[in-house]
Amino acid sequence: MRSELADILLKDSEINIEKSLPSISIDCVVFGFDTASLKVLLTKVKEKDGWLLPGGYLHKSENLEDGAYRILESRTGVSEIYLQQFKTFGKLNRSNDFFSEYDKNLWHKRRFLSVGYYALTNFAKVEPKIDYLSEACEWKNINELPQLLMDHQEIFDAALLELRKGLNYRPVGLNLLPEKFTMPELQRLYEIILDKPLNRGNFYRKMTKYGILNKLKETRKGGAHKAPNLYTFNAETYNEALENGFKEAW
Amino acid sequence: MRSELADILLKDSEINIEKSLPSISIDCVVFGFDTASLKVLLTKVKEKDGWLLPGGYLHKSENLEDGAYRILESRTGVSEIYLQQFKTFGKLNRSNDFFSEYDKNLWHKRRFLSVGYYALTNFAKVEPKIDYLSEACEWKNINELPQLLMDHQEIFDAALLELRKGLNYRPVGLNLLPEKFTMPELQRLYEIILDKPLNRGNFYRKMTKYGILNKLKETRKGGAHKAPNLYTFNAETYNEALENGFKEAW
DNA sequence: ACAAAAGTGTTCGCTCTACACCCATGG
DNA sequence: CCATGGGTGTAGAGCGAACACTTTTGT
Repeated sequence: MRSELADILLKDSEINIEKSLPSISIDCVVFGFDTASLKVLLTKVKEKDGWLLPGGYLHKSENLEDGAYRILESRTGVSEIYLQQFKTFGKLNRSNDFFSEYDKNLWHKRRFLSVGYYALTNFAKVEPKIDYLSEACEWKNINELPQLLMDHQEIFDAALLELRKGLNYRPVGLNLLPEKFTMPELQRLYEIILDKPLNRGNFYRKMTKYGILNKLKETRKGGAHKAPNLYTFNAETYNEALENGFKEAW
Repeated sequence: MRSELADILLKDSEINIEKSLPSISIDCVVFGFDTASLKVLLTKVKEKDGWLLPGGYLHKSENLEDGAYRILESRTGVSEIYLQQFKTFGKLNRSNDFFSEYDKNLWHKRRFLSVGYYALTNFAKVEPKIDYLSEACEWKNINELPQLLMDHQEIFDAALLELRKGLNYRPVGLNLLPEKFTMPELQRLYEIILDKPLNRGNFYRKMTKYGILNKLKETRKGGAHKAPNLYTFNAETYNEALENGFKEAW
């Protein structure tokens, strides 16, 4: 079949056969946050009617995790980011048929497992970039997702579940919120991720007790009301908590 | 280099090139339990000084999870088993050098990612089987592990951590304990996995409350003392709990 | 009789929840 | 003044830890 995409795929196929490890792909669920909502970065494939999570192939000469960071950075321009492997997807026909109308020797038509990573970022910092086979790369609200192709809905669902479970024993917020932020902003982040309201007083105490916050002497002036306190994350205790978690029973 | 193993590898190499997906391997951390201790199934590689987790390659025509079950069954003869994917390992040199002295075109010398699964079984039911490149397959106590080759110590550690964390929100015991078992036996299982003593009364209440146990009218006769009550797992609620977990905060 | 097992009660301390109250302060 | 933010108090529910008491029962 002759089309713009067909040509691109052929060329890309050669490059990947040379450079990438067969059978392995990486898909990234990039969650973005601003003051109002939680979104996910999706790409629209050329000549296809549907969207995909940004992904790519692992180079022969790079570590798995480095591959995930590279793919992520190539789409968002963001390198300092929280990235978490959550599951590997390996059903037989997960990506079959996808390029069925194109050249049968195509790299892309082979069988791939996909290692799923999720990332969290502030989408104000991100410049979504399309790649060779996409015609768009956009933030989509997680409550209004378009149709996802292949098994990417399943991958997304697993990532969201992991993200929410992770809130129980991992801190969240660094690189999502601005450097300096207020307690209501932090609470809003949690509420948006969990999609439910939280009690203010309890949230305040909980966060304070975790010991990951530095309270600054400054306040945020200029609002219509009382100037709220500003906080930063304490990089040391925050990272310590990321490593070791907040609690664990038994 | 000429050796028994070298010949085997060459032959196996051809088979795998034909039959298996490149770049992917599966390693299984098979935990075994009897009334006294927690062990893990290890294999001793021919002509090598050290042990490995049982593993294998994913066939081109099978689902990832099915591959894990197949590999597991080929080593243990056990098919009804709890199997849980926990992490995928993809460092660049994780399996390099391992067959360094053998033919450079060998399948086995390529780069592989390894998808880690852990399994739980009663090792009384298992008949460990050696495979083509191992000279032994044995249960080893987890507190006295021999030297593990490649990155298999790291894989094992990650599996044990996951297993222990899992006890907080997943039931354990089905297929590990005999069909009918007593409360002290169940408690012992938990204590061995967690490597610490638990309070009897609290344990009794906790397990009872989970609602995954059927209390039988029978007791275990023949012991030196009072005949303990026998229980079975309630397959329905047990599996329901496996799926959905016991709790989750927020 | 003895010892293990079974079942239950109780106390203490902690955490989470929900709600409420008070103060501060920018406009 | 008032809306928002900050901080604290507290009552109630629930749970886990620890311990202890009682009963059952096989040998």
